[in-house]
Amino acid sequence: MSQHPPPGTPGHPAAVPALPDLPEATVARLPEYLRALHNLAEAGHETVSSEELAVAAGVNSAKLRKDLSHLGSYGTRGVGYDVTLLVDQIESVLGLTQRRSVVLVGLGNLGHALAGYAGFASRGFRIAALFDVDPELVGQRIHGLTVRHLDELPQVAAEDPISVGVISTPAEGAQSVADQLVAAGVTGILNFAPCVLTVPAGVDVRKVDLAIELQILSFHQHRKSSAAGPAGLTALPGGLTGPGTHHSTDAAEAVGS
Amino acid sequence: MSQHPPPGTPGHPAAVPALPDLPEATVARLPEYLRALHNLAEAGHETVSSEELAVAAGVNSAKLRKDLSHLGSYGTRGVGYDVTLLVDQIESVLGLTQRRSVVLVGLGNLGHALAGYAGFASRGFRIAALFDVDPELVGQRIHGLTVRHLDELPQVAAEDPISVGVISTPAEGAQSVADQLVAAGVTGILNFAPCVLTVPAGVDVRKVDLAIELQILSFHQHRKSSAAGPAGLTALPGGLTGPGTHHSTDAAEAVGS
DNA sequence: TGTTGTGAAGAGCTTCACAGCT
DNA sequence: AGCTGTGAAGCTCTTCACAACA
Repeated sequence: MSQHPPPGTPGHPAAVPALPDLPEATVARLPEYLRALHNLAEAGHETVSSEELAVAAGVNSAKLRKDLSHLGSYGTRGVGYDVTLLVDQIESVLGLTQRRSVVLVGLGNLGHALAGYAGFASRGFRIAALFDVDPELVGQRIHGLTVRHLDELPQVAAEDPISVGVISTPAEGAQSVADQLVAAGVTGILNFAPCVLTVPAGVDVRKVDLAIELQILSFHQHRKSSAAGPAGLTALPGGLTGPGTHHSTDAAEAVGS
Repeated sequence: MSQHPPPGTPGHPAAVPALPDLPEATVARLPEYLRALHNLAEAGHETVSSEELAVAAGVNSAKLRKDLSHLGSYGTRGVGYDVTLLVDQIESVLGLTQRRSVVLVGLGNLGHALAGYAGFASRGFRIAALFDVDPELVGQRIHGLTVRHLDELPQVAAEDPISVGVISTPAEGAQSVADQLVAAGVTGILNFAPCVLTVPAGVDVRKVDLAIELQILSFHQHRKSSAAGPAGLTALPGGLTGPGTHHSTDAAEAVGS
């Protein structure tokens, strides 16, 4: 894999430091591995096999091994992976070794909750500022930070480069906020507003949408109830311990954690 | 997902009512189309072409047409799609024509915000109950609903079948909550807790994790800054309101080099 | 003419199964 | 023996390009 599809561009000077050009699907799973590894480290494990780590991260072991092989792999055959070494490696690839500044725009219901979310501050991220445009909110202190007016965004960005902008405004204002973030030099956006954002190439947008998730679940519910039909509903198979359980939705192993 | 439970079975008797067996990727996009269609309907459009709708939903038109073709397709060549007809069709496929009950477990920071999220109540979903185990929270009224103790879940589920359970507890409690939801007959779970859930086959779990999204964005930031290297940062192309900009993630595009 | 619906090609991801190392 | 790393096969999703049609 990773057969460099030689595009038109001239060859790199080689001697690449560590930019393995990971598949997007792999990138999306690394954070999950990282969390599992941290849990294992806390529990005192020094090494872990691909099978154990795969279970802890909720994937199958072949996939996990292939994912890790993409980043140069630090496993030992017959033994497994060194937990702390792997943690360092993944953190380095994800760019978590440097502290990244996050700004949050929109402090309604959801934004307020996000501002206080612990997982935010942990793992290399730091909330640099909170913004809103509502005069009622500007000036308020939320979880130790004062809400500033969005107009101050350029100054804040100038002082301290912003790595990621989180948008938790209503849908109507979201595109405008995105434009302002981009203008301030932000190239990573996490959008909680229920709308599509248009941004220039080079800017990354990821989206989290509660309503969409619910509707996807609704589809599966609907299908289950329609499809079940006559065959006595299969209820819940008591012990379908088989490791080969075709993840009907998700595996079903009784791992005691 | 439970594609074909009996793999070796002979051909179906056909005569399927309306279970087109959609690709998962398509299902995940239907809610986005639905939202765009609602906006178009409000704006007075009666028909829409695949190109227009694709732009509004942030996908390309070929993908959109293929997606819609999977559900039997209700377009007219040379004209486009009838907006209201398509809305009805998608809502029917997603199972949104019947009202679905949602329960929310865990009313900390995030759960509190979710309870008040408007998009929740809209579009066929109804919050049937709020649960927690913290004595400080049980009994409180939040956004018009009283928080009940999680022990009451079985009763509530008996009265009114629960379609989806939303978990917004800390990671430690999440698996136990999931087990209780499953025991109460819930077969769709939306998990906001940062952990892997193990559930029996037949139960659908979807996950939303802020920290993971941030880490994925971090990776792309890291890559951009490493890869960019010397070339004076290309700053931002002036007009960002341009309609052209497709979705992000892909930087290196018009790099004149 | 304008736009949908779709076969076919292409790209990406997952799974298998085993060679190779400890 | 045990476990990782990986070529190859298989599957899913995306994109292309055009025939079919109003």
